[in-house]
Amino acid sequence: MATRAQRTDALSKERIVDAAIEILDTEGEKGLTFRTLAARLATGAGAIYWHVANKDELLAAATDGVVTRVVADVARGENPRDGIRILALGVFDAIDAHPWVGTQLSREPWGAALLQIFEGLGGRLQELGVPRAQQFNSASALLNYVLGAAAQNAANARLVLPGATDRSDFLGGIAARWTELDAARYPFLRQAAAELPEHDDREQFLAGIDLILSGCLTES
Amino acid sequence: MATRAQRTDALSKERIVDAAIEILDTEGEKGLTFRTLAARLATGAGAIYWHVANKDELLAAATDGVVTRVVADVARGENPRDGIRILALGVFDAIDAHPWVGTQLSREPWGAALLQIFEGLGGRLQELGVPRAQQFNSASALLNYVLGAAAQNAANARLVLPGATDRSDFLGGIAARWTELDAARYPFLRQAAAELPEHDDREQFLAGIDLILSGCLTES
DNA sequence: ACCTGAACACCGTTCAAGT
DNA sequence: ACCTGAACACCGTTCAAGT
Repeated sequence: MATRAQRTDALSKERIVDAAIEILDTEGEKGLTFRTLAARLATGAGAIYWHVANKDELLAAATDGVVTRVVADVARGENPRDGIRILALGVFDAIDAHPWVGTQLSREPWGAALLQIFEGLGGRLQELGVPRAQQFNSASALLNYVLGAAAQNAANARLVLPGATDRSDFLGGIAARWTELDAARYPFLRQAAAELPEHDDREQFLAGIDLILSGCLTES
Repeated sequence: MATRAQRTDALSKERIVDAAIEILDTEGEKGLTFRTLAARLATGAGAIYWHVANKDELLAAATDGVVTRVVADVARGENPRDGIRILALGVFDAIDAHPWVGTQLSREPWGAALLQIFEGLGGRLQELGVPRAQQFNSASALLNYVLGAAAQNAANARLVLPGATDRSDFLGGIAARWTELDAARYPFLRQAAAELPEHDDREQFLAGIDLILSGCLTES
């Protein structure tokens, strides 16, 4: 009764999303076009609309694809504190590898990708013994921090790559600009400039996670 | 020698940026076009390029305009803790009023707007007595949290307005979706759904600020 | 120096027409 | 049911030409 398997290269939402992810990773956000996507899939631009409603849905699906893999990779057996650190760092690294994910996560507020992260953080806060009345606020604080840091890091990645200059050159350049700022108006930034070149983004990100966690466990 | 004052309606970067802010506020991000902007300024699209390099610069200037006003409004006399809360809430409210600012702040990583906020947070952390070695990490954590929450809130604002439905309906709808999630995979979200309808975004935002502050002052 | 507006090289999306 | 590809209504940006 059932027909034989479709041609292996038949169009499907999955194939479309995978191709979109590839283009986003290699060509950046501006490189993804219904025309470039159709060309890579050897089809017409209009065909894509049979499987995907519009570009927003396509981007959301691509984001969900990446995030789902990250969340699934986090081992369940960890103690909750390490679980949170591993999950957060996983999201951070995924966005470093796919900067467009950071932008996208800040755009679709209650999408599936975000819910998975939120659940992962909140569930572990429960296990950590955060009082029930503060679990929602604590999980939101963690999530917002992760998203903010991720988006910021994605923007940085976009800035570093085009110039192709070295990463330390890049930080050094920013530090130099901070040092030139008006000393009366920007005393803190001028001090921070000294620490900027030798700072490590991942380390600083994790320090922030620990800082928020200690806040979660301290609040009266 | 000097010619008399220009025609009052002569083009200038300032007039262009102000008009852009108006369009962004009333028509949203998609409403801002070099053509709509030129029409409002009663000029040709190309004329704008004499004063502004491209659309990115225009958006950055509009963002700086809004943020500068917020930062300037924060009273200097406050004790540092209140200063941080007022500054953070000022940014939060500004983004609620101008959702496009939230998107933009996550896009331009070391722009003038961000530096002003960073300085305001970091300087007050110093006054609060956060040890020097942790000031940079603490200020970054606060900034990332503010940016993440702001972008999230902006995305929410975009979702609520189009439908024109009530805000509590909106939250209720999301809570309803969370309740339908698989209980085994999303236990935390299902519990949080109960708290969602009566939660207050600004309150939750401030709770996060306090939580991070208490982390800043606790860290060993 | 500053402005005009047509032109260029694109977009996302639609839709009649095919198979 | 699924795909094609031309067409529509836009974009950002450039640039010869004007004043």
